[in-house]
Amino acid sequence: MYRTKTCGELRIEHVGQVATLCGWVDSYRDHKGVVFIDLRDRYGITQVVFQADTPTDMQTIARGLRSEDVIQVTGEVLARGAGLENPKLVTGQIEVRGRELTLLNKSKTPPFEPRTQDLPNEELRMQYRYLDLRRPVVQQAIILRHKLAKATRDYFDRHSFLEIETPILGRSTPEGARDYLVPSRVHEGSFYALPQSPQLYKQILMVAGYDRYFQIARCFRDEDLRADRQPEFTQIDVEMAFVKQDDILSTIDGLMAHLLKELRGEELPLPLPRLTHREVMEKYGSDKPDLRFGMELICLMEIAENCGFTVFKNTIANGNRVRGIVAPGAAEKYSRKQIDELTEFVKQYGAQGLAFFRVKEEGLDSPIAKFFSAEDQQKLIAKLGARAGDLIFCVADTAKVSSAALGALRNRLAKELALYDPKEMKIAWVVDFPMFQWDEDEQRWVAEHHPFCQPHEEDIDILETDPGKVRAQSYDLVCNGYEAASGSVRIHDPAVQQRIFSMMGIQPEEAELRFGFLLEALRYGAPPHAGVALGLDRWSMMFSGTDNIRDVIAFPKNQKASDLLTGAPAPVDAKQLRDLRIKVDVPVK
RNA sequence: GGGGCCGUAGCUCAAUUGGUUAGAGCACCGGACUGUCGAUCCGGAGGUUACGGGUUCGAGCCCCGCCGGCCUCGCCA
Repeated sequence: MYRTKTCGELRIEHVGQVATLCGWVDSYRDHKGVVFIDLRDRYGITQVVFQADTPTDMQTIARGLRSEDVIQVTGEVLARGAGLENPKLVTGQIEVRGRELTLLNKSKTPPFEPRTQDLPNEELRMQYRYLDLRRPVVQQAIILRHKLAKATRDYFDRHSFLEIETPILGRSTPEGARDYLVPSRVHEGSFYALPQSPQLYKQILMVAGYDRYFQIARCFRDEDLRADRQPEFTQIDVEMAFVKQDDILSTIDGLMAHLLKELRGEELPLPLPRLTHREVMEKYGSDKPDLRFGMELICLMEIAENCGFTVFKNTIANGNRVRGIVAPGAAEKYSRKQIDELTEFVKQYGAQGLAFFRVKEEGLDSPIAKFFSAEDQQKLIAKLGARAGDLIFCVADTAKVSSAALGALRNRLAKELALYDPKEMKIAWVVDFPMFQWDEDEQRWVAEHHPFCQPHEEDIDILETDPGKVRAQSYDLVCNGYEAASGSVRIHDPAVQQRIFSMMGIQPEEAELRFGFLLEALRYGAPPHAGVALGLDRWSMMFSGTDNIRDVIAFPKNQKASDLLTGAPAPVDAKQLRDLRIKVDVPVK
């Protein structure tokens, strides 16, 4: 062993002992006669001191130490004198008086130091990710992620779940995200697909009798990245047999309570709230609402349809929506210029414009206030529950666009106005998602969740006649505006499965060709089953209080899906391509 | 594929809005200093203003292109 103690554990009670520490030089202070080294490892920082009576050769080494050099130090643990303690360090009551010093490895001058307060840009952090990972806040996030995974395994183990691994090299199936493909050398011209999720395998495990399965599974989706999306990510994947929707929900309720308890020491009241998809779309304009604050969307149809403002009136006449939100106390906080920025913001979501009203004691102040009678203005204020000093925003558009625009505006305003405690976690279920969504481009119905999802029993009759109204037995767990888990009751009746495929324009022959192995499995005594998958990365984000998924992944990809540390992806040797019978045909720009 | 923001010393930023020789803090190098803890003090070195064009008497600043980074719409069952 190179060390007897870590840099985070020495305390006043260790005074008098001799300890050997190893770590990185976090900072050095050379006072000629006395040299201080702040030594860092992942457990903390301990001050090492070399005094005037230190042998000369060791003083020379100590003086030459620079940031991120790796050293081993042996010395006596001393209490720091009165007034010399450092309250910023948990080890600040003591220091180690260096008696032996070994430079284990010299560091190049780092492009940035782990202790820096001014974070360099992400490009540099990712390129030197090993230096970035030395930063205590990053280490805390990585440690928290470990604890999250550990607590998850403990919980499922305690409830008789089996952790079962499923293949990474699988088969490409239609629907869903773009696959990452892996060419087969043995089968020329054929490809494996990396799993978008272990969906099919876990259903087959249910058929196979492993009635409580979970896995912390890596998933891959070749789609564009976001602050909360990586092309490879980790799911806490769960499936249970002989259960209904409620059983899954209460199982995950229990998991969440366990995690809150283990990771934050908080009690989570159960059951978690269950909101319908219809309800959250109406109130929050989003299927993953941030429930830490109110600011609900209010329907203004009654006022809009008879008001003097043609834009509102026509929107209602065309069967569309006029809805508004109230930003409390924001009337004087947003200048005209800032409101123009908000208008640009909602245009991203397809809105044509953004109506706004400053609420005054005497009525509404707005460029369009003149189109509203005094009576209509009072009705508007009353309907929205607005008060003097508030700022009202309205969007008149289709249900879809007004939801998207106002839902996004609601989140932005709440953040800017600090309407919630960023540390709080507000968790709820959203249930009864629509079974299908009409795809304009493909001119067909596509599954909102996935094609193996069981419709509500009472909606099965209208499957073919009114598919847009069919509700699925599917559910998402939402937290602070993120989709943090998603699942459904699965179809175990091959006849119902066939009808769903046919609704989506997938012919029986094609279904057999693509999903035949699953359909066949379902014919051999498939138990009723249901499942869910939680986003481990996103939960790690929320527990760490960050809004960037890269903060909780040791080696993340950048926005263009590259790994700036290793340079992946990269071209390969011609020989590798020949072995795989692959010809690359990249158009010249 | 579209929209937005950004790119100046190793790093974080500034440069009186188009005007002389592009500055500061940290880091680095040299020196001073026996109790610091963002050590301090003195000195030094360090720049193709991402890159390529253009406008102009004059461009870090304006215009076009391009590369890179981030955010976002589409996309993500």
